[in-house]
Amino acid sequence: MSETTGRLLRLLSLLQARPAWAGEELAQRLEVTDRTLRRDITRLRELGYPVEATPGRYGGYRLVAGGAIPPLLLDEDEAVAVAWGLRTAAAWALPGFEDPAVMALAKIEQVLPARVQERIRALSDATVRVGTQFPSEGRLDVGTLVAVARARQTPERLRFVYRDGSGRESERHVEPYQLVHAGRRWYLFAWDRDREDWRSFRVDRMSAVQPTGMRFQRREDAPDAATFVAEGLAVGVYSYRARVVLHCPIDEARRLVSPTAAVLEEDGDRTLMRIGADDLDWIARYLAGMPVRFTVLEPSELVEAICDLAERLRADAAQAVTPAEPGSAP
Amino acid sequence: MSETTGRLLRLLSLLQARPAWAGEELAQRLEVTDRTLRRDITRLRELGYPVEATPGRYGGYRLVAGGAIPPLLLDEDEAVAVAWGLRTAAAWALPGFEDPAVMALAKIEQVLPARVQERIRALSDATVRVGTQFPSEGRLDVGTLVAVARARQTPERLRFVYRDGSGRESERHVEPYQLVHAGRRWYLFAWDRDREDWRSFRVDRMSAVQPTGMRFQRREDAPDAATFVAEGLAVGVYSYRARVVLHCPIDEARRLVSPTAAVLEEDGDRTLMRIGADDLDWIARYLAGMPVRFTVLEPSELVEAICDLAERLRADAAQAVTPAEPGSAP
DNA sequence: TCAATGCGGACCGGAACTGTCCACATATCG
DNA sequence: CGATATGTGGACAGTTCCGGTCCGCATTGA
Repeated sequence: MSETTGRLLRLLSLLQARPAWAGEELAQRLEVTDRTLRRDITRLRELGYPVEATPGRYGGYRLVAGGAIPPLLLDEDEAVAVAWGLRTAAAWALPGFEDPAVMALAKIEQVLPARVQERIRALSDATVRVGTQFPSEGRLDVGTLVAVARARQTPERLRFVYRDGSGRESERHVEPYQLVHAGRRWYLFAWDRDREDWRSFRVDRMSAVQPTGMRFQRREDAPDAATFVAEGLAVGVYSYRARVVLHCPIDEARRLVSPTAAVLEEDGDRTLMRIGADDLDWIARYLAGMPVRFTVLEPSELVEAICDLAERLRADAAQAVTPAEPGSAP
Repeated sequence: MSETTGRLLRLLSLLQARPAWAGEELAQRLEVTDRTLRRDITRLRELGYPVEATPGRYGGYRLVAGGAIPPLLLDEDEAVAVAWGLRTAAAWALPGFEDPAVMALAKIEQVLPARVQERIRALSDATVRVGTQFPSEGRLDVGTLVAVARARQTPERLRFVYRDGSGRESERHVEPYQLVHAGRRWYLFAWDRDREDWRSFRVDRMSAVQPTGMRFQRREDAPDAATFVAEGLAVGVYSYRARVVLHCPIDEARRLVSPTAAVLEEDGDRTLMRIGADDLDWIARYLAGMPVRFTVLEPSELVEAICDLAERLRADAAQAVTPAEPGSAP
């Protein structure tokens, strides 16, 4: 049953696995005659997936760009690579693509076998954090983010434990309305069932997230999520906000600085960078890691943090085994 | 024609877009009766995609993990996010997943409209390099990597311009056999048609890559690619190799250091790190960016590089506008 | 207990699919 | 130029499948 659909998917999979195929080879793989293969090709085209054919010697079929985006048929390892990449994208919160990344991640993680999900989690725990270089304080659990995104899409009520600014934990039961990404962090805008009011939650402070399976009707009178969250944030997202002039043109700065890490502005042939963090030492290390000279405008504490870092580096360097000969580490 | 196949794909797409659906809603969206919907669900199950159904109030269908990985149906933005993530994964060369990442990237970039590819290229130019923090010398063009991967898969002859170690450029015409990832770099192992011999090429030194469209028969007597490349590398992949003791347990080090950037070994409650680069200053900056103390074992030039960096930081800090008041940058 | 929800058998008419046969168009190679 | 390899698509016939309709059953939650 459903022979042809399965075959079309297999055909699509073959066309994706290799850029070009001879018709006869495809027909053999699919165990149909060449005539049927041609009909299948036509069907794919009718579905909006452009297959280009070239006649003559070295001719054949290839799936090309242009029409609808065809279903991606991935094997397990490829799926792991995709999921890992998306986790990175979501954690970096690639500007303009926060949402698609999380959506795509929800799609793919929903269907991957549990043991594969384990592998992904292990991998991304090991690597994502390095890439982002966020201060360790606000580590985002991408699994939580995906769980929240899915609940909001069903839509389905959610239970979780929330740790507020002062470290107190409370259990919450909410109806999720919207995920908002602001200032390098993710927020959930939701209706709190117990408090009977709208609330926003920092996703990195949520834990033990449990979808309840209970669907709900979205309220008509929901305020605008972005506005609501923005108001809550108005006062200080970060403990420190720094302004630094980088001694390089803005183009070079763009290549060095992740758009999610800081805001850049042109300043003649130099670049003004605004960066926020809860930890001045983190900013100092960030600056030290860049291959450009700079000038701190504010805050003055940052100057101290940089001096401290320089001192620390000098001390570490001084400690080096001077003969520089191997034969140490046991 | 092919009514049912298209409908099955749409159904799959719906099931991916939202975790749970009521049968009636699905039937309405697909414009069929509920009986036909049930038949479609059965068809999906027969194709190996497990759809779970729960009866009763709040029941419905959901696509679950377990069977084959279903075709991923992405919209354009999601595809961009996926492609961006994969580029990151390929450039980082996530250990064990270098190949799947490049394969998946080839699959998806093959079918994305040109303007979307432009967006991806712009995005990843801006961000990937930051994440990797590679020395600027060896910047890998992921587009080149994908082009090579596809040619090797067809398999199809390839023309490109190669810049060798001494900077000389030459045009090459090769039959690509294998991509090998070693020491943070990608190599192409191929048969050089003009020189009539096996060669390996560093992908970051290839440019103007052009698939010729001419397919070829793989030779039987091809040597093992990994071995061949490894031999070529035996002498110095990097100009400098450093050994540094990090003053933290290996677990913490693992979270701080990308597995592709350096090799870590336990050393009591500390960690021995081996790291290679063509630029000592890059290593110095890498160390400065980490929130741990360290001791350099070798080379002694690295100690100097760190002192230089510390001096530079101090100088930059000293240059700061001392009153630390805004109102500068025009 | 009732309502909402999913399940699947039976039937039937119409539509779709496949293989076969065939004439044709378009490249590449010698 | 001709031979060969490759893709194109019409026509036909037999078979299969598909979708709608109707119906009774099973499971879940309020």
